[in-house]
Amino acid sequence: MPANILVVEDEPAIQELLTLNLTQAGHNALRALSVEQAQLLMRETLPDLIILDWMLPGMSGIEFARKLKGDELTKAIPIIMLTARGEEADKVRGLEVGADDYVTKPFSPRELNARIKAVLRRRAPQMTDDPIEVGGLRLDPMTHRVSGNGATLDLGPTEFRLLHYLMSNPERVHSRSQVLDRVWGDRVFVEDRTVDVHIRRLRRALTETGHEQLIQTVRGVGYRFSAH
Amino acid sequence: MPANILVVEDEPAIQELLTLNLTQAGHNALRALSVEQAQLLMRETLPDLIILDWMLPGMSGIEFARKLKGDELTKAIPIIMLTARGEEADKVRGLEVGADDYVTKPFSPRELNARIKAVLRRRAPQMTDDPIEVGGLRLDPMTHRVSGNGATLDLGPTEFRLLHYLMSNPERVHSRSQVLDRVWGDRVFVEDRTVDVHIRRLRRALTETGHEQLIQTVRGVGYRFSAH
DNA sequence: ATTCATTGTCATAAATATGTCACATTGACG
DNA sequence: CGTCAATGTGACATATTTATGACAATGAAT
Repeated sequence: MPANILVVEDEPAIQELLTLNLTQAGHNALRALSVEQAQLLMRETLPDLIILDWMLPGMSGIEFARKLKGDELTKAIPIIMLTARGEEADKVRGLEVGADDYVTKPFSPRELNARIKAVLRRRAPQMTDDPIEVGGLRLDPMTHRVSGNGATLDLGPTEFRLLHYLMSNPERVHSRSQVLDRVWGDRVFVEDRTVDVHIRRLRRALTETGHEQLIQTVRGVGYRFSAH
Repeated sequence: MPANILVVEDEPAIQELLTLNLTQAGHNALRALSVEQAQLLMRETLPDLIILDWMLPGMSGIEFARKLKGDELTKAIPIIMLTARGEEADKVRGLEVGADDYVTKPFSPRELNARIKAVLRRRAPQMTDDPIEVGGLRLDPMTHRVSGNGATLDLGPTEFRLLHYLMSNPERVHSRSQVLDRVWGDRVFVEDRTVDVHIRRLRRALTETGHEQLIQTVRGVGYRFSAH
């Protein structure tokens, strides 16, 4: 839950305020006074979130945002834009280059915290390489094996990735488009309904080895993996 | 983001100016020339914000404000006072009766918009993804689960959204049209009474799991979720 | 070339949710 | 107490969503 948050802000007073606020909220704040410093820092650690001032000396915040969103390595990092003007135009431009949210100065700490929380929550669920065990099922990403009580499941590549994703994030509900994003990846020229079919195949494989109702349908929303 | 804003102003020219300004900012303007008209309108829809002239024929603005802030149903609605005099004393009196902000005539549309925006941002809690717990009920949007003492509630999509809305704003009466706006969203080609039916279904699910009277009827007004 | 596994899409069935109506209750008020 | 309006309730036709089986395209393995 604690996250690494990079603050890019040239005004020392504001930066101080921000980092104080962040650390109090239990996060780990990294600070940079310019885009250059930020890039340097990011060579070390990729942050979970970037709070980026609109106006910066040297490269502007918006330019930096565009750059980050264009890079495969950093495109997934959410960005919250910090802008002095509350103009609608700026908001649009900010969101255009891929900022995930924006806050206008002066901001209330409460509001900022709320937005940080919201953005972090949207953070794409991760899939680890460690073996996972949920509800009597054991999935090992390394060996590409899934074993249920005794037997071993026979899954196709897509089914495996789907199950891997679901087991990496049990309990929570995943919409079809979320699943497509995470399991199918970029080329989402695939129908939503396709997810249903693969869920079906997965379910068949599961019930064949005696696992019932591990994957639940949440009508109108999506699917959920959970041991009841 | 768009909000219902009630303008109470007896001077037609100013009212025109105000509503024009509001609609241009993407809001929905309701107009009243007097307190009486305003009260009539508010029986239909509770606005998100009231812009209230200080001097009005019949009941004065300040009196109306006091009344509104004294009523459980309307006390949460923010009020921006509109006054010709810039006297400090008036400001104090306005804030005393619960006005959230005030603007002196003549006002610049920009300033007014800024204040509206600020006030609206402070307004009633939105629906978030955070788990909510009220009256022994726990609703978790992420897992899409509702659990009462022990048992888990089985709700349809609409019922879930409805409960989520009510629990996000407990201890507060919601008119049917408010509920329709927030829970049904755009497609409001739906009868008011439909809300009743869904409330009914929700209540059934609640009582089946031993929760009594969590949803109360306020005759002539709407419904309220509260732990007594 | 042939076989086989996998995958995405459909068509159709099955399940479930939704909105409205008719009628029953309830409450406010003279 | 009687009347009117507001709300509670059950039923039901319709709409929406999901499950399922079949199929053709693809590509890898034999």
